[in-house]
Amino acid sequence: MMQNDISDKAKATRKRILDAAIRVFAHKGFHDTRVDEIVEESGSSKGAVYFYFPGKQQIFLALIDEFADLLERRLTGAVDQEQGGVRRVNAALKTCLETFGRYRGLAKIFLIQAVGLGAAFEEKRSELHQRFANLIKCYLDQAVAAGEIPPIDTEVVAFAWMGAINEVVIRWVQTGEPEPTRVLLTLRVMLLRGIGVPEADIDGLAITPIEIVEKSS
Amino acid sequence: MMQNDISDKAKATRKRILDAAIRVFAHKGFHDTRVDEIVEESGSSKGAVYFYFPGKQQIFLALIDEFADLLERRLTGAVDQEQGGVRRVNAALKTCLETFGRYRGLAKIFLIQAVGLGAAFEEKRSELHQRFANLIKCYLDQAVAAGEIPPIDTEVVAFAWMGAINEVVIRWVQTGEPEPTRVLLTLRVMLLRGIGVPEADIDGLAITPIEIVEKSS
DNA sequence: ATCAATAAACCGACCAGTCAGTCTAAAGTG
DNA sequence: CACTTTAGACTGACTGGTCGGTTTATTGAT
Repeated sequence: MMQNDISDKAKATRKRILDAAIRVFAHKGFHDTRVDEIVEESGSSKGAVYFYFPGKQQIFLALIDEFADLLERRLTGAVDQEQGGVRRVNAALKTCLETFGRYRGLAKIFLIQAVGLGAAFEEKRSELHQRFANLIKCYLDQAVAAGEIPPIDTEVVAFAWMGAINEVVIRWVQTGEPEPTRVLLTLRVMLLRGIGVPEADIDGLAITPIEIVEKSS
Repeated sequence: MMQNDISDKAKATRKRILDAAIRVFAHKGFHDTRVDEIVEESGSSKGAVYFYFPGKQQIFLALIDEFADLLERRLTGAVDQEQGGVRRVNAALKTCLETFGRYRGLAKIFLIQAVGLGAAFEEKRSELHQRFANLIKCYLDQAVAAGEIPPIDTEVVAFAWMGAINEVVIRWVQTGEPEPTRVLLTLRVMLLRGIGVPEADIDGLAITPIEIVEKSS
């Protein structure tokens, strides 16, 4: 029991540090964030930070990796529950917007603050984009194979879709505009039309508003 | 005459510094670039660098602003020479890919290295994206007004287009894949379909391969 | 001689990371 | 039970290298 208390307290400290890191990194970016700011924001000490993490860079990478995994889990989960290419894309898009909305700080870190940090981070960024593009490509290939849409260069389209979603989400995370529901409606029509989905199939989709529930980690 | 020589030599030095800055910034990003590296790469001296520029940050911003202007000039120029929404979009896309291809270093700086640099740069980035999104939005609005395409949320679409293009170009600048001509073909079909352009109009577009001529500044 | 242009030594603020040590609680010991 | 020992969690003052930027010296053109 005492063992658990200690362990729990330790876990709590670690989490406090990570949560603080999300806040500071999201707001100031990697280079403008001082480790001492994370220390202050977390209410712990520099020693504690370096006790739980090897360094500043690893805290940052930990946040990104964790969020990438979360996003992928949610996406595959949501997609697998639907059937038919069109409905799946719709589900994925909705999940994407919801997840970014729920973890706005992490979204900002993931989409903006993790870019342009030099060679050390560039590889990671490239790998992550590759990973999600591949995810999209797979579903697109399935839709092509199933004859739901005409053949296309799914690789290019996958990257283009990712870019389109990212850009709109970035804009929204930063300015609060345009509202996610509006984004979902416009984006899904545009993306689905773009790959040759018949207008009728698109119109058949439900207009489900997106709920945004903020959460820290 | 000698006056000109001096002036020419001075201009040349300034340009050598900027060219060197492009190479180093593109390769290592803002923070990992040492001013001394630009000095070495340019074959000039630290004194020369601080004689021509107020500081590291201003060199970086100068490069970005210059390139943004160049890109906008080229885009509006190319678009204004065409008529009809579909042909215009095609021209814009082609110009975009050609320009990014011609100035690959600047493209990398513009699309990657200028992101995630903290508050000081974030405003600039946001403003630039806004500016280009607006450019796209205007042309989309024209197409809607002319009845060429059905009404849509042009603001969201404009951002989505920009994101799509950026992402694909980034990928290409970094890996050399996929080839620009392939990108152009896929992207224009996808984007035009996405806003409801009739298939027949899209098929009518010429298949003009993109030539890539590298150039420094 | 004068002054713009250039070279290079130099300065010092800044900050990631270290480390010697404290505190608390559990485990061993007789 | 009393008491020592061990171990894990945590503290915060301190350091040492790194660069942006400055200063000073030198060049060379007119």
